Amino acid sequence: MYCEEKQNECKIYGIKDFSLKHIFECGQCFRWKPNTSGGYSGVAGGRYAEVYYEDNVLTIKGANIKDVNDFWFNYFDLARDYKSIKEELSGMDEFMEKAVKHGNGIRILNQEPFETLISFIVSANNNIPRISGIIEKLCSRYGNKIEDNVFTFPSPKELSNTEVCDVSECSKAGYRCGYIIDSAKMFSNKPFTPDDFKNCDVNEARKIMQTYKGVGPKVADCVLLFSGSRQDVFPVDVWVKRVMNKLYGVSSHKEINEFAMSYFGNLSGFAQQYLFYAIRENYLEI
DNA sequence: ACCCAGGATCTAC
DNA sequence: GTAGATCATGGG
Repeated sequence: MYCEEKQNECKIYGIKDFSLKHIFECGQCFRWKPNTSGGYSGVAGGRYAEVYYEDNVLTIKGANIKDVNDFWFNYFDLARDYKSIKEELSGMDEFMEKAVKHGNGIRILNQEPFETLISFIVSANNNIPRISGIIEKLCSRYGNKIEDNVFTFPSPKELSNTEVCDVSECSKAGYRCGYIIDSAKMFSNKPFTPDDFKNCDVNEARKIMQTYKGVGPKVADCVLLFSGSRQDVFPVDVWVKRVMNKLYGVSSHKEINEFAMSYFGNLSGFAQQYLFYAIRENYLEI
């Protein structure tokens, strides 16, 4: 794998197990949209970019080598060996084999902790199109303009210095607005990084994450997983509950989590994402 | 009018 | 610790 820069774009060669559609449409992020050139456009890490993938080459327009080294390489989780992860999960049973086959280009993004936290607070009891809409409204109201009609995700301070009624009026996030502001203030006072959760017990990590307002068991697992903090978690939403019930006969939230941890182990997070993407696209025929 | 969406919180037992 | 009501909002 090597990177080449020219005219404000970078090409990264030799990337396999990679699909922009799988990555951006498997429900882990909310700010990437298909563009008219066959790629995706979005904002992450305070950077606007257009990305394309073809013949094992990832092209990032709007980035230089430094951006790739400082941010994009880690964001796309390019150091991880997904081939061996997929092989191990595929070998477990026929359902996982199908799910992995369908989402073969999925990568778990290493997203910014604060953005992940707020985004998944918004996600509670909500649907994906509406979550994206609310997040875009928060960005255009409180973030910084970096292109025409393109805004960064607001910083913890920018989202702290707000009023519930203003957040509600601009974003239509409803009863979640109080949670958003409260968690923004808490993060602003004491931010977390993925490293903070690397070496503790997984249930301790979950417990700490749930001290944020609006963060329960499911959102906690999402924030840990999608911010690159932990991979041995298993977010259980209505879709995952459905698929786990059908495939493995486990029903309660606790039962599902215990089964997932013992069955998928350290690959729980990856397994969950393959399953979620497959069931969402009605690929498992259940 | 009713149900649902990548659920969490609060209350009551 | 666990079941039930409640929480805005918009689409089907």
